[in-house]
Amino acid sequence: MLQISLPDGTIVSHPEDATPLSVAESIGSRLAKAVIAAKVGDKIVDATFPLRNFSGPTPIPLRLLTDRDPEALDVLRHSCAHVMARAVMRLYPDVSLAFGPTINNGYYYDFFLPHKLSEEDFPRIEQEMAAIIQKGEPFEQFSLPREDAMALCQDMNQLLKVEHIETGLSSHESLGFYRQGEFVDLCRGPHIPDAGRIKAFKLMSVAGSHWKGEVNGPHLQRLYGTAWFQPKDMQAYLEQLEEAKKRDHRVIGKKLGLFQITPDVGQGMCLWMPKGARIRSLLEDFLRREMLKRGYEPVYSPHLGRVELYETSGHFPYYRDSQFPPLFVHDAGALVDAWCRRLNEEEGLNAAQESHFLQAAEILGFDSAHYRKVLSKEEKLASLNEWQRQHERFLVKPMNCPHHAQIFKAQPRSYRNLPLRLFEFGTVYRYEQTGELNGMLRVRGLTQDDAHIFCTSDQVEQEFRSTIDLTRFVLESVGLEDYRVQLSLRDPKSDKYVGSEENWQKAEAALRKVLEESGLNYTSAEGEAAFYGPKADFMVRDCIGRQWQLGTVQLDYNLPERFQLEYTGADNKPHRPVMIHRAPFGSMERFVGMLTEHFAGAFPMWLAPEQIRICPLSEKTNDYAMELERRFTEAGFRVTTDLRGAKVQAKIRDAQLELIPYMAVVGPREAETETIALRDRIEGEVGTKPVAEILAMLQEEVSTRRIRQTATRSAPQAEEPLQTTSHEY
RNA sequence: GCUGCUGUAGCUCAGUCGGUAGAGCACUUCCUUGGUAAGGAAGAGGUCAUGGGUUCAAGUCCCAUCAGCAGCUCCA
Repeated sequence: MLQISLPDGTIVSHPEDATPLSVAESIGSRLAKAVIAAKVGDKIVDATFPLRNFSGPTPIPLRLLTDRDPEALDVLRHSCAHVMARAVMRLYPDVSLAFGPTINNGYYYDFFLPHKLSEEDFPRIEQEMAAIIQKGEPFEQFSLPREDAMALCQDMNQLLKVEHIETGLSSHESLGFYRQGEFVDLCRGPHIPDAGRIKAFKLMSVAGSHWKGEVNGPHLQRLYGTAWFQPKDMQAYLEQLEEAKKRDHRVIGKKLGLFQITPDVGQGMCLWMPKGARIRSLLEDFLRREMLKRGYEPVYSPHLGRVELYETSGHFPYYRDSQFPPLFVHDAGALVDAWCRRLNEEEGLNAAQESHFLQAAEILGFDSAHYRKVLSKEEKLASLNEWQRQHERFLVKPMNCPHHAQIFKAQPRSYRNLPLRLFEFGTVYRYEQTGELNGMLRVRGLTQDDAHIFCTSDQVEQEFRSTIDLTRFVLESVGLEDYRVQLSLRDPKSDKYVGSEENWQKAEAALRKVLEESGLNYTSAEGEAAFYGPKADFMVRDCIGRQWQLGTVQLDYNLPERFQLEYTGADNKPHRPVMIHRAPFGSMERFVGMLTEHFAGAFPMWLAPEQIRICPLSEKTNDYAMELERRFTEAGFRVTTDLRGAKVQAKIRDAQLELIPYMAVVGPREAETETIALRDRIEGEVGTKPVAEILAMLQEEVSTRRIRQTATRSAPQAEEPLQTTSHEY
């Protein structure tokens, strides 16, 4: 007999051939019908899993999963991926299956398939899937020894699976398959009992992908779908997608005139329109004031730096491909640069090519006397490198840290003056791959709210604490209250990290201690640290449940070393400082883009580019309206007056659509009594009040940075995203 | 960078079989002078992303380039 413990603590005995399904049957027939899968220990298994195969503690911890459990939804989706693959195989010849895991809210399956799938194919595929679901055949698991499994995949002409068994699964003795009707797939499972459990599904999109993520590997087509136990859940999900689409910062940004990216300026280079720039400058002013209060000192640095600066920091040529190419002052600069790179390549240069380079360079003014004297490749490279050092090359600044390190280094530093906190809204340029660019969220020119803190290792804890405090304050000031911190630590087994063991231990302990004390929700991720130090990233959830990585705090033991930074300690000896990089917003572009989506363009009063729109009833009250505009402007408000000869209804409609927080409607009655009929964008008419009272009320809303509304309506909250689950081996 | 899709007025989009360009909104002017989400009329606005090609004829078909979108790969 097997001893099984149920979630309520009871322990029951079942025969040796017991399965979760048979356990469920012993509890009740309705439960048996509802069982989708089960959790045994930490592992999710089929409802028909023989419990005696469980290798773990006794009694066996068993939890039955029904359509109410998120884990079951994951199982359902993977089964739906099988159904989809089956439908695709029925409809198109020569399909090779790759992988078909579940993802947040759905699943995908990668196919190698000569036919180019498009959305036009979806109805046919969905129809075929519906037929398979209608038939409701069971998913049957079986295992084969390695050689037989290979032979089976060969027989089915599933060559990607064969390759995977040979390479990725080389250590597996026995391999699991699932059969559903004529469809057999190498799969670890688990699956739902039968296809009839899928009550709602939809194909979402098709896109390209690469076999095992190798850019040079076979090109696959990835078909995305979603599946649910209840049609109404899918409905809610689709509505949420609609809601997210309506919030797209690229659409809202264009409509409200916040920012623009035009081909004439260049990909990934955004133009901040007056209203977007307003929001940005309000955020910058706000952060600048906070930083000044906290002992930061503003600095400025140029947009260019000598290539040698970044060679010292280690960023060039390491990141060369994602930087804009160097600027050469000498005509022959680019040529000599290309020449060096050719020489460095394995094939090198043949005599004819080298002679061409030499001739061309000479035409461009290169003095070849020394080069012609040397013979070996190393000597030639040394000669060219020496020439490059003598002729300035600049890089468009890809990051601010080297500049700030130079500011630290520019004068002798004493421990008495640490920590030194240097901040700059520093604009940097990175040559991101074209396919990575995404509105304001990923651009090629961006401004970081960057600061570097130079401190002693004893000060790390205190400085980390204060950057965490600052980041929290900043996020909460714009109404982002739902966030967690990911603490990225080193992998203790790896040796890729710079800095002493002692420093790392001290730093990691300090970060952990601060996070513990802060009461913040945080998770640690081992092995995720940068090679130069541990870091803490803020993962922020917006009002429709999407997660964004925003602020970051990073410890750095590398740059102080590379730049030979020193301060004099109390012992009158030189010491190396620790550098902390931090950016509460991340970048202004990304942050404002994210806020635009979070607020769906309806910025709170303190950030709204236009706070009040004055709507005179007719031209007869224009004078009073202008007078009001002056008073509001003097009081520090951002206000405009709608002097068009339109009806007040039209003026209000336009102001509403522009998401302006308040409208001041004024006619002869208001002009007479020095009052305003105030309209609130959210609440509608507020009533008629004296001007002074309204000024005070609105000023209070600004100074407290009140957030009155984030979602235009209560959007469904996305469920906590599950880890992308692989059902593959 | 890779795969696929897309590019028509400031915006959102129609444009049939290849036969010489259309709507709504926005804009300008005029009329209207009003009480909380669209008053009326007229006008202006386009080398159909760019460059080639096929054709008697190209917004429409083909190729290249540029840009955008989705995904992959990447992100100091």
